[in-house]
Amino acid sequence: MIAKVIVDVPSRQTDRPFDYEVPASMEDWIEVGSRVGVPFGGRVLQGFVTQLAATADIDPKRLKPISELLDPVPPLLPDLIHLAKWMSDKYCCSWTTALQAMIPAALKGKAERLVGIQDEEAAAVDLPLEMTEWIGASGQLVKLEALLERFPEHARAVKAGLREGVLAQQTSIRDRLAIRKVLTVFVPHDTEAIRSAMDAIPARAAKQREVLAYMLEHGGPLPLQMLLAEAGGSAATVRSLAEKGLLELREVEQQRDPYAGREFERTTPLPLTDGQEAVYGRIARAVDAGEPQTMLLHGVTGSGKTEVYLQSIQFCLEQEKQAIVLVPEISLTPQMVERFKGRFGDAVAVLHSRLSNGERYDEWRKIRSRQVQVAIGARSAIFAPFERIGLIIIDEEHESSYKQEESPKYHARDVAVRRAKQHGAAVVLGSATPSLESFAAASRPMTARDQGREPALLPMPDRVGGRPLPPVTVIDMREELKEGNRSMFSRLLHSSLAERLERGEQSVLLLNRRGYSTFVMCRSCGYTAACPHCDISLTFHQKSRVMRCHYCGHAEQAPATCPSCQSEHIRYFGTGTQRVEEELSKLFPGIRVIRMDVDTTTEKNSHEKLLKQFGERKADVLLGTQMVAKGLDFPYVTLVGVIAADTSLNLPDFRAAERTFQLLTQVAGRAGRHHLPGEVVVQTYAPEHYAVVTAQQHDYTAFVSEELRHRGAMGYPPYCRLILVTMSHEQLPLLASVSEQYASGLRELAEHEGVLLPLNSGFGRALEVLGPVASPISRMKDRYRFQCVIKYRGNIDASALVRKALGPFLDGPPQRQVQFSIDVDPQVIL
DNA sequence: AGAGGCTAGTAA
DNA sequence: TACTAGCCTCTC
Repeated sequence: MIAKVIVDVPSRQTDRPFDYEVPASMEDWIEVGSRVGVPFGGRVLQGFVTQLAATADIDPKRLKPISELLDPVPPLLPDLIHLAKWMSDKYCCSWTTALQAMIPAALKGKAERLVGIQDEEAAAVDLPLEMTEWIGASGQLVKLEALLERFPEHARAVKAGLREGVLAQQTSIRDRLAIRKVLTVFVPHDTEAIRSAMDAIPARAAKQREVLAYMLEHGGPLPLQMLLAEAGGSAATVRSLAEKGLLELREVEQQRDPYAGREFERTTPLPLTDGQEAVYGRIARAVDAGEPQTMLLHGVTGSGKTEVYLQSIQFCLEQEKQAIVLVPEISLTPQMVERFKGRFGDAVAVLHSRLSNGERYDEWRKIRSRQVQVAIGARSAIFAPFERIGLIIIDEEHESSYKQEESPKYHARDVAVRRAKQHGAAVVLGSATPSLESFAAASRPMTARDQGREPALLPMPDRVGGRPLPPVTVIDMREELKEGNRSMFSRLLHSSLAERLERGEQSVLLLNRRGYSTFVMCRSCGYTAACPHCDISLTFHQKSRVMRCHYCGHAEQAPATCPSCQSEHIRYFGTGTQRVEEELSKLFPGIRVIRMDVDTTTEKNSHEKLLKQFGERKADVLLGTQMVAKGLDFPYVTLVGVIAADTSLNLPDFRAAERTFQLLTQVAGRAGRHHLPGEVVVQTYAPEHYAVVTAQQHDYTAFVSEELRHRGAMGYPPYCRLILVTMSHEQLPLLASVSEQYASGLRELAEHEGVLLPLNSGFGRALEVLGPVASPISRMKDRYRFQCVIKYRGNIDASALVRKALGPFLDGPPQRQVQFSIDVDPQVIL
């Protein structure tokens, strides 16, 4: 039998399966998805089996056998192997890069080289005595690295020894962590015999009798520590019982459960409103049909989407299928986890970034071993190794965090749709402010082929309990200034805050941080501190008084005088939130503020801690950046203030208006979610902008139709799709010429396909190549950056074209090569 | 990616 | 003439 294996080398030349012989001993164990160690170019590497075949594609004499099978159960399933291939094609990454994204870090094994003494006589002659002693008798193996570290002066002798066969080398893949084992006590099967033996235990060993009685009563296995805690006695008591054969003591794999010991109050399905009921019915029919389909659940904030999710999942489980729930990392809060654990108990695995590698691995194994039927997690949970998925839910589907910024640069929403296709599963995209792409896809008019198809757009326009959406007041800050208010708070926001303080209610203040920066500038000459390696200004950190570059990590002390003009008028502008905080305590002495931004949430769990404090009403104001807008639900919040709504409008990003609308709508949804009515104050310099106006009126439809008009006119998604190709090199002239060649090569290929047409040409298929131009960050880590944007529409495999055009630039001395980075469906192109 | 083999340049 | 620092090439 032949296995085709993708080896763990992320380079273009090795991005294809290699053939290996499956040793007879492994034949019954190797499957598509198995993780194996294979010899590859003089070393052993980890790889995944992508296919099994009867015959090899190469001369069988050149075949090597698989050297080890790394897991008894394949960590990946065939559907994931194929999904990875699809990702590699679509997102222009290597197959192995896509595979790596699917497995927990713990399974990213690395080869370990072990050496031992092969020929003892020769070793005695050729190697220093202390070394042979250190290694030990033949048959013993030591790590090569450790050996070289211990005897650096004898590196040559070791190398020679390996060559001459005095030392033997063996490589093997080592996982990143061990499975935790726990000593566990078992009751042997023949309980009758034990009962009678128990009577024979002498009275002086009362403790033994007690322990044994406890175990008999308990019946099942019990971890040793737990038994001792509950029945008393010592480890010795149990050990002597084990020696008599009355109990068994074995090591058992222990799964860490990050939620162990936490009680989740069981909840039962709540009665659904008519609106919820209709949506639930639609989803249930889709799950039942077992055919892939994607639906967009457009529900206003507070419309009870989560309850619909829960009951849909319940239905899915009743069909003996599994469900995946994706949520943005930031909203994967204890509040959210509680709702799922409360409804489904131990049937839920939770995957989030706060887990340690070990914990994450254990949660993952619960999925793989069918212990759980529901996986909830951030982006990468879309790869949960379920075998029969019935439903995939993507909550807050418009969130940009579903797009991974590093390779593989996948979008979880698109991967979900693809995976659902493989499983015949339903995909539910949920949002109060759907992305324009999803909205356009869901509201696509039905064609003849869709006859009898159910609608893809599921609206839930009403809040549960009929609570109204909070009134939003828009304040024109230009007017405030005209009337002499130079503070960052409008008079209305100021008085509203004062009111909440008086009434003991809470407020949320959002500072739209985009556009605000934390830089160092000289007020005499206009000098700003910039990174010497990147084309970007340095960020100032007040605490350490250090200026740091976000892109390359360069750091330097903030200067006391201007390095350019020696003036002392150099100013440090702290984060926007810091300035607001200072202003707040000036205006309202004694006010309790919790500030949430990158500075205060770097520590582990700090995010949750701060929210918990706020939830316990230990502060009057929660002040923060975008992160305060997401999914929070605090009953005493009755005021939401947005300090500057338009800083994100001015960015030269085609999604600027969409982001602003989403942010304003989401944050407005934070107010008055319970019995106390809420109020929202939005301050802006652009009160007439449609994103602000429509958000004020809670009118998504109006926003979308206006925004669609703009997108259409400018040629942006959803009217086309984008690919961003960024090229970088130290030498500007070389980069300029290569990027120009690349663009024209790509145009040629498109021309050849007959699709190189302007987007507004009216043809079904069209593709434009824009650029190359300098990237918005024109230099990073001492490398200049150019970019091309590819816009296309219709049935074109643009990824394939983009990859094909790379061909001529792949060979040549690697050092001199221009680096290409390809981002398919980029979130930001600026 | 990285080990092994190759070329060419260097110290003896 | 021996040796080694860089640089392709190939990996089932």
